[in-house]
Amino acid sequence: MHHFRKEIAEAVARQAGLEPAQAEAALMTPPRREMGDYAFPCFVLAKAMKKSPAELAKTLARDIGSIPGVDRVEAVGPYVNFVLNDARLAEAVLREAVAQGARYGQSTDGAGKVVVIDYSSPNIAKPFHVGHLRSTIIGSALYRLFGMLGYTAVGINHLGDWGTQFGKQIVALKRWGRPEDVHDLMALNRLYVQYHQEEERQPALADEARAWFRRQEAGDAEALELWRAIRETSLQYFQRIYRRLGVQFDAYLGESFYNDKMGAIVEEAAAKGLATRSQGALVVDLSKQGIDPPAMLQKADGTTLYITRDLAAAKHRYETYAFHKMLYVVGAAQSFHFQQLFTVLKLLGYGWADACAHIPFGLVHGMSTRQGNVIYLEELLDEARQRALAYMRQNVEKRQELEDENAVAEAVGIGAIFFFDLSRQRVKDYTFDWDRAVSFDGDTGPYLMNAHARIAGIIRKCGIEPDSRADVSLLVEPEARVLVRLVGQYEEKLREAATSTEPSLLANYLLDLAHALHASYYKLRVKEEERTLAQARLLLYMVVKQVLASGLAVLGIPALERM
RNA sequence: GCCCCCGUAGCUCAACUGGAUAGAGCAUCGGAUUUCUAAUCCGAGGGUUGAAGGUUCAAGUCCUUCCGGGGGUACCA
Repeated sequence: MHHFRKEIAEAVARQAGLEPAQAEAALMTPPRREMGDYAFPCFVLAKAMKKSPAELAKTLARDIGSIPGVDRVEAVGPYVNFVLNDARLAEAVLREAVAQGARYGQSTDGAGKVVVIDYSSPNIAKPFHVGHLRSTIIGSALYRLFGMLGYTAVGINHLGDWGTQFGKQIVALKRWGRPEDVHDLMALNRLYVQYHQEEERQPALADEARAWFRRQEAGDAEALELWRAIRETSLQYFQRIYRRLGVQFDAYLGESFYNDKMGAIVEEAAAKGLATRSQGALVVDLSKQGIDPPAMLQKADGTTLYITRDLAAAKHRYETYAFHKMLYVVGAAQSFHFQQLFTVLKLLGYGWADACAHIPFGLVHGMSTRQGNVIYLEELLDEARQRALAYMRQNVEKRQELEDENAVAEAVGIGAIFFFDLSRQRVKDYTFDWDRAVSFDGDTGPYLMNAHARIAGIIRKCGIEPDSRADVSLLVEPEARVLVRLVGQYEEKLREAATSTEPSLLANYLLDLAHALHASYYKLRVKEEERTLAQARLLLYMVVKQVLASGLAVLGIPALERM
């Protein structure tokens, strides 16, 4: 696909006296299929040449000559439209997809470059709730997406395992808990919630909590022992969740890991004349950079903050990975924190500060139940699986074909939840809604999974064996032409999704592909069709299945053979 | 107060990063299954893109102001 675009761009450039890159950048896709595959708008060029765009389009179309793989070049108003030759296109796209197999869509844009992605990063001692899911889902999708572009992706789980919240947790445990509660995450969470309720009535508890955290940072044995136990309980719980979600990390490097590295960064800031005392705290004034309040490195009691640990972490990561990019997949609520973080890094003189980026995402509203409790991720997954199972019971014949209906229901549930989150733009807030998040009809994860499973059904039951030498020039119906073009766009879609760090672009592309597949399904049959035509269609379907499987894998959604 | 994000069909969202007649799903209504999975498909209705200015050959997209919603704003993360 890219090859044809390049040919057209070069021809346009030659005829119009432009650089090929300029011409290629200007090439667009016409709004409707009938208009062709590519269009060149003549406005800019016409202005420079003091001619009317329509007139220029006409002469351009007339004089451009023949372009390999292009059937027709025609001027329509101020646009020059290019129509590709179906047979040549199908030949090029399908042969490449077949030859590359599961690697189809991968590129080498990022060869030799490391991209560090910080995602999920939950706070210890708090159960995973629906709000934590976004960073995990979006971050892991970006992780796999950059992998497809040839980057060496490094996924880091920056656990929130250090900080004042541990003081609070310890106070709650000491005052209202039983000793064995340190091993029970739900008990720990109840205590944590109770702490916040009590703190409203007794503000002095906050001082007590800060005192515990101070002891912890000072290396007090009891504080550290409790901290270790709480951390272990949480970690086991998180790992169970990640296994269920199919999410992986290259490193679990929590905030505590930087405990012995923060002194150095604080001293460095002082040595470079950045850190000053203010109201007892150690801060970096950023007012010259238009940022107020200042970044606080140390509280008045000498303990560290979130940003201190993030500074130490950023430096350590650069020293370890020499990254080309570092992405923080963290909620939009923390934009200000990252603004401060990146500015301080720059003031410290680190050129790689510009390689760091906050990848924000919108809030999830309404994830509380009526009782005011948050919805835990496991509840959500269980509910999704149950609903999927209920749905499956409606179709008895299909259900009988399944080996393990619980496994299918689990996969469908996860697919629904992941897609629900990934199909919308990152920055938009959304309101959590059971019926929408766990829906199986229309533009949903299961819709994509269904397209994949249907093709699997065709391959199983069509009665012929696939043949990679099939005559794909027989794929002349509008439905087939749409599918071929979509398959040809896969690599470019991956690139767009990665460079704009926006998995929803891939999600929506896969929807287009699944729509096109479903629309073809009733029209382009394989079984009991004439042999050569059946072979061509089967090959097309296999390639579509391959792209669906690949794209779904990037999004973290299982692709099933039967569902 | 100041700063950031969002505002598109009744609802949830798209729109190739400034291009041709703003598209999907849900919901509503009408149709399709002797035929490879109906978790599907085909069709219908539904819009002053929050408002007003501005830039441009061209604005849902960029700029300004206002309105509405959300978030942030020194010892939490």
